[in-house]
Amino acid sequence: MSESGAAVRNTRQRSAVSALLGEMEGFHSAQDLHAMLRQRGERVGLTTVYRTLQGLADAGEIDVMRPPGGEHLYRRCSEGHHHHLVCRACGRTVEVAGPAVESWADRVAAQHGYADVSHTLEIFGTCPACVH
Amino acid sequence: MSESGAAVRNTRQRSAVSALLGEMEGFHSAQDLHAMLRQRGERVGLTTVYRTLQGLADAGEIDVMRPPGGEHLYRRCSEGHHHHLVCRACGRTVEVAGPAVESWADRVAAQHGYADVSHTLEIFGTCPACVH
DNA sequence: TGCGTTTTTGACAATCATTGTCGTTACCAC
DNA sequence: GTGGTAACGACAATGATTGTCAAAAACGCA
Repeated sequence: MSESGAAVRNTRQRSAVSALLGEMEGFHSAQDLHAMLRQRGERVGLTTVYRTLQGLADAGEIDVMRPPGGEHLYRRCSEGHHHHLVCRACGRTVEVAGPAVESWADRVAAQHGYADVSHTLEIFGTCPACVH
Repeated sequence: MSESGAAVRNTRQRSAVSALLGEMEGFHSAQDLHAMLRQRGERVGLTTVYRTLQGLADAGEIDVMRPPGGEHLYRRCSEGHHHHLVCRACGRTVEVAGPAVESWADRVAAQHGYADVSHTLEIFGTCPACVH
């Protein structure tokens, strides 16, 4: 652990995935991203895409969402802690910040003696364009 | 839709699963529950356990949690909307209600024009007994 | 700049929870 | 009791994710 020599090397594949995420909007699955990279002519293995995404997620550079469909979805997000308001129909996503929620979660956890608290929160709804 | 003839039959297996959930504390996976039922001598198929749990979850009689491990966990919960504070180490769970969070989520969604809003929220931490 | 070390890559196989299939069984209404 | 129909369950199939390990690439250092 710690930074003994945790060399995160800067490879072509990692750049490609990162760049793609920078251009994309909304959430996409690892397999989606892999398919897009291949369409662009980038030669990247699916395994590598998975691992790169995991790495980016660990580093906090992207967000992971686990919708009730089984597929992990990834997205380049603004920094800092926030949550997502996602349209069930079209997938349109709005980032929302909820300082009140953060503190509430921390407070509740503390009341029960829980330490090292984290939480996950997703809001689902039907966006204005999809209501009809 | 509606109650044209939605016969939810009362079978031995359904009762067994429901009864087991009534006695258990904390969350358990479908495979866990299936194993317990077999240990008791109840003869229930794994497929049936999955389907029964899905049915109970749809009916709102149990709660489903999807922890970042891939396995769905089920639990008989008190009625009404609430969330869970789960220990990462031992799995001990506390039910928490957060009316403020509910209304916050609804309000945020409404501000963005989203309708038919729902949300998921889980809080993870290390419980007092596992801190050491 | 060149070299060695070490991470990363990637094709493929393995894993494993969950879902589909479909003949059989058992519930429920009459 | 009987018939129709939903539920069961053994097994196969699915499919996303992870493991494997030899080969390739990147970085540090001389």
